[in-house]
Amino acid sequence: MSMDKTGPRSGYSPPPGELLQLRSSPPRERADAARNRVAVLDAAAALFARDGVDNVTMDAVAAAAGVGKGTVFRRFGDKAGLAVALLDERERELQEAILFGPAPLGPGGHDDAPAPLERLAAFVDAYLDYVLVHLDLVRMSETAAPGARYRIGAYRFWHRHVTLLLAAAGSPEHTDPDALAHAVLAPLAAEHLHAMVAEVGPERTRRAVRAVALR
Amino acid sequence: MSMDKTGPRSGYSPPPGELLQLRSSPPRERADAARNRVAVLDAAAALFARDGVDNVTMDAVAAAAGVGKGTVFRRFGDKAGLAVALLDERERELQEAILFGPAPLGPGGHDDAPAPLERLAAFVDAYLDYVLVHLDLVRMSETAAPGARYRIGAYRFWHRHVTLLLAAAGSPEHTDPDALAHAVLAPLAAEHLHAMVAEVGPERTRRAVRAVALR
DNA sequence: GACATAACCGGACTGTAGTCCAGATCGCTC
DNA sequence: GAGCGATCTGGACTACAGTCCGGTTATGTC
Repeated sequence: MSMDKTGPRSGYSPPPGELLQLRSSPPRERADAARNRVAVLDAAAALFARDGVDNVTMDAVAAAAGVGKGTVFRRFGDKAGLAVALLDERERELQEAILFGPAPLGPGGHDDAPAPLERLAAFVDAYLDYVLVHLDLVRMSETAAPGARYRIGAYRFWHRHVTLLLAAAGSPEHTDPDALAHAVLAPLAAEHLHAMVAEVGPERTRRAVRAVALR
Repeated sequence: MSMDKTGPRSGYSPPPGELLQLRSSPPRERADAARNRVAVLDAAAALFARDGVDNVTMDAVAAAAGVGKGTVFRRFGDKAGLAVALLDERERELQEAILFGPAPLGPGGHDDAPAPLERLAAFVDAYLDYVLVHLDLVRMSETAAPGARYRIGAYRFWHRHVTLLLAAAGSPEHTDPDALAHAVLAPLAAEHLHAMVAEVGPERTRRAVRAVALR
């Protein structure tokens, strides 16, 4: 799901920019649809905060939003899609810091460009900061449907970023940064972090994941 | 589930050894129960092979075994438990090869003892050989219930093995082999392998996982 | 062989994710 | 402001995992 950023459905949230409204291709979201989308997101956020992500049913979200169940599902696809939509904003902040922000997480300026492995370490740290705060939500977005993690756009983004860093770091014996990036990202799966944090705590988790990522 | 190897329930399969029958503590499994256990396992194996693991419902397994649904669930706990029971034998072969087999996978004899990292590489290879053959089944055993992977006995075994090898390899900057072992095992999760193999194929997957494990 | 008891059996029942479609609503056009 | 096609809506419906408990059967004892 949600590989298409074109339509107004799925985990889509409208860009505030005014220029974008001129692009007529995706016909503007209908007013009632927009109202319902906001209602569902608000209701979901409130219920998740109050009862815990795992204890909230889709029926409950629909009821709290004053909306039919079908509406929730057509708009967000499934429970994972709802989680993705809720995470969307924070996730984008992190992605922008990576693309345009200061070193070592971002590419930095002309004269303080960080080494690839330095950026990789910064990415692991920043990602863990982000994901550990929203662990239950991210976990739901990755596990509600089988294979969801590898289909959502965010994973593709992290994967590409890590691939490029590994390629730039390029030690001779490590060809295939593409495959390597998948393996490096594996310990960052929410399901894995959930289990690992429960067992050894966040600090040891962080160090171990860093050590693996940096070889 | 199934952390108790004491009772005759759960993913239990009776050891063929005759000595063990003398231990009266777990009162012998009733004849009808044993019959049904075999019937369920046979039916499940046949259905899985014919229709694919994901397309077989627990109702179908019960019906094919000529047994009520409650029987299947009381005996195996859940879908993951059924998968574990089916994998049990092959898994034990691998575990024994690790504990007692020849080098480099096992500890070897007195004079051909392999280096820890050599054993680690052999373990990764052997584990991938095992899991890629039964990928769907292992995946079900790890994902049917949330967090199942980290609860089943097999994971504890792999984790302990890797921990000991990392400790033995002990490079000075890597304290905490326990946490490191979790991170090393992360790319071996069935869910992850499923996605990665689909994307880059088994050979590149194997090389990447090895590279990460061996730092 | 009859009895008591513990273990087992199976199908009806519950809870939840996700589907479907007949009708309501919107927003555009003339 | 009436007509009309596209889009949206919501609740009834399906499918499946997992639970429950009254009835049944096996096994040890007298």
